[in-house]
Amino acid sequence: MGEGVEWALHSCVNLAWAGPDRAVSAARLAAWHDLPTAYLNKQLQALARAGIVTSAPGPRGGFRLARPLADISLMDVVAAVEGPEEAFRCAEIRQQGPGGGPAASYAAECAVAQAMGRAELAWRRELAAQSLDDVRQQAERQAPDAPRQLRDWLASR
Amino acid sequence: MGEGVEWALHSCVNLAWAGPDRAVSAARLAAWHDLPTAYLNKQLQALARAGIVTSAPGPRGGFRLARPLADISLMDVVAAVEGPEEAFRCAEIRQQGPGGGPAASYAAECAVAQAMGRAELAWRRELAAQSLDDVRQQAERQAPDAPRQLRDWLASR
DNA sequence: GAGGCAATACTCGGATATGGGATGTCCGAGTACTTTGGG
DNA sequence: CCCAAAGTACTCGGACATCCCATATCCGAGTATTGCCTC
Repeated sequence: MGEGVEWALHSCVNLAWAGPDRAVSAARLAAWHDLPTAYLNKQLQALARAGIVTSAPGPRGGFRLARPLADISLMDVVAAVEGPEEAFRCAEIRQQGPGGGPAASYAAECAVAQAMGRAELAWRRELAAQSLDDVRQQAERQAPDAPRQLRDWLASR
Repeated sequence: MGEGVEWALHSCVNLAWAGPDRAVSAARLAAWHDLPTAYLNKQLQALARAGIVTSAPGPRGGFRLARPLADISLMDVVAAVEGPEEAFRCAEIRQQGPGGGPAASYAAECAVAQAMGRAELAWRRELAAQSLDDVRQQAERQAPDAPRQLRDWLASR
């Protein structure tokens, strides 16, 4: 799993802490955690294409959340950054070689793919069940000053 | 996720179909599904290191299951082939940059990592709950002749 | 004919290349602010 | 003093390099079989 997912999740929470009235540029978000600016911008563009954040060019421009954190699930972010394709992709090797004659009917999904799919479904369900607001609340419980620190730092630049 | 997982899972079921008395070489297993022999051998070696299969060199050598299919979970195979490390690895970016002063205590796990870890735990639980014997039964339900076809093909070579 | 021995063929196991995608970087198009000149 | 217009600085967005790991391959060490030679 790419590390862009971690960056995107943290950035979304940071955007929520920055507030809905203030747009934050990719450069600011990257500097906050010492990340490569242009590459984080790439991930943010993916979030923008998915409708999770909105973007604005020019001075006072940047990114801001397109909707409340409570309406954004972890699944939304992961799908936006990593792509919609499943992690386990069945290549239907059962149909190849001597084992897979044309006589057999492959209407049913491969048993291996079924089993792996069940596991991946459980993963996706758990991701979809958790909103970014849950993450934000937990983070604030651990570091209550984090939101203000970020806002102060943004205001001082 | 690497495609070696799919190959390993199918190969384990094939080994069960071949029977416990007969060792099957990596070349035979690969030819059965038109896979690159040497690379499949690599995955089988990983299974051997994990104690899922046993290996024997020389003529009449090859691989065979180290224990019944019912005692092998999907999780065992995935961990053996893909490695034990988690798919989502937290880089602790919250500690980097201006956002992460030394004043903050990082005893608690990052909220993002916690949330992603819950999802990955659900995935692992589902994988651990399914045994390879379940997969075999489902596969035989779809293609009852598959075991005999494989045994006949192995005997004819 | 029986037994031992050498030759052989086959296997795993690890060391060695290669290609594609994730990672990282750079520049152009566009926008809002600022400044400056004129009315 | 007010307004307009040009200049400027800042932003996103996509095109362009680079690096690492999954993929793929090859060769050596070891073993059971097989055939042969000797007794």
